[in-house]
Amino acid sequence: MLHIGGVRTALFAWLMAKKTGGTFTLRIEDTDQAREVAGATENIVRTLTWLGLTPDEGVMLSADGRILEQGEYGPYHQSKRLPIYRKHVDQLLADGHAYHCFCTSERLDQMRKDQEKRRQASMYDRTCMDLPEEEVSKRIAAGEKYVIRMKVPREETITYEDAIYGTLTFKGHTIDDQVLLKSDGFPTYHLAHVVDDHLMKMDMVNRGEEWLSSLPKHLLLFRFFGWTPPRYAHVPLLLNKDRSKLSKRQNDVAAEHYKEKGYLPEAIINFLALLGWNPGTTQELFSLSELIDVFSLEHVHTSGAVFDLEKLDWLQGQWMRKISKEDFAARIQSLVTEKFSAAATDPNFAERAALIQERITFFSEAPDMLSYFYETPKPTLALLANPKQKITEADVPKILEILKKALESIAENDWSHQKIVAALESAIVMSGLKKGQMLWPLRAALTGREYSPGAYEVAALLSRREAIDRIKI
RNA sequence: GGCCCCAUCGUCUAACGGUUAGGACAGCGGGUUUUCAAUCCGUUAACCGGAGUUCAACUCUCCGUGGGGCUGCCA
Repeated sequence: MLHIGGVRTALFAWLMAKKTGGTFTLRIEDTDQAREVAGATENIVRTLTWLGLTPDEGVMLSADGRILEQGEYGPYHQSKRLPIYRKHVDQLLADGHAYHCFCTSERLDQMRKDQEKRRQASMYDRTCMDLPEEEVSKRIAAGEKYVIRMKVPREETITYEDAIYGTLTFKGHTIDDQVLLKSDGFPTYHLAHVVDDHLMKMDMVNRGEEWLSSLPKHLLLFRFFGWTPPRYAHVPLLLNKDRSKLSKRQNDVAAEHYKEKGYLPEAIINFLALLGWNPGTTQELFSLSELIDVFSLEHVHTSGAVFDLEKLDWLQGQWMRKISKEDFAARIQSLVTEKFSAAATDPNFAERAALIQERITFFSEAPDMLSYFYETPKPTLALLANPKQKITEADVPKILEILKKALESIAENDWSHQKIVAALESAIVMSGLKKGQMLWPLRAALTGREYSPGAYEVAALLSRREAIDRIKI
């Protein structure tokens, strides 16, 4: 599953890559065997691609829609890079920057409990740091499980200039001896990130703010290896309504669900871009390519942003209306056809579709919104008589009679929006009734609905015969 | 508990020492209109608190307070 917060981070990273002529790489960080989910990679790649955030390197979709790896620094699944991590961790060991740790999780748990009791910071107590080499080899040979931890220099202060947060300072003695290699031979994120980003020549890393506190560990690792660290840009968190980190519990965080609900990629991208970033102008609508031009890390906030869907819905409407008439019709035709087969060969489909475009929020609403073009509505007398329009039920038969006459006065060949308007307007004048008193019943009779596109428009897109037939109760 | 980060309308945000604190979404009111939608206009609503620096602080500094993140052989 691709987390919506992950999409936001990916968007910023993608934009930075495009802006600077760089490469956007998709690497799969599958180093936790316990959390492996079948199909996750495919879902991530497909969702990103659907949003337009296509990777330039790493895991991506081929022209025929298959998942493949491309790029000269592969493999791009961390689970396939185990020997690489092993080799690098051995170097750290040799250089005295790391050590074997045989502590069991039970002992570690106890240690943390004790530390908590004493109100101390929870950190590894370095029991295994200075084990003699012979003992280490003996215990390994005996098959004892171990992890490898980094040896943090505790006397120094680490400072870094984050591209978004600015100057950050960490005191060495507060940094834990992080596990780098787990007992199953897999690396932790920390080791894998440093090794891979160096080997894959990453010069810019965009990631969530939750990584800020492990930044000094990464900086230290780059130094241990003698490498130059990338430029880090930590992105502020997306928040629940109660301002805690965006979670499944309080929000729908699966990006694919937004696709399933019918949101346009344009709307999602636009919405996400505006969370934690601003253009410095009052412009609100941005396409992905416009974002490439105007996006800049200087305009990214440092505080978290509440994930509030109200604006997404507004953006959805805006982007729905931006679709060209032709595209809009093309995109809903199959949907409508599923419910009304006649829509497949409907010569008026494009015009009918145009009627609902500015009223629709999701494509999925289209079949229902166009139903009266494909099946005869069954309006009730109560619907035709609208108190707001000052029409009583007793008025209805008389009004329908006038409407029918007016429509019948139009010749078959003349059946058009313009002629319908002309015929009805004069009928309205002649009758002495108000516009609404005539047009509400007309529209209701034609559509069977409380609300719909206008009476004239609907009538014009119905045949003369059909329209006249519907003027009854 | 420890470390780190953050703090402007309900929400997303502008302001980079001098503004009647601006915009957007939502809300409310109205115009347009045959309904709904769309659209247009108007409107309610915010600088967390306290010191300090300065002629002048939303803006700079410090201290509070509040919120968040991390504190895993998760990422």
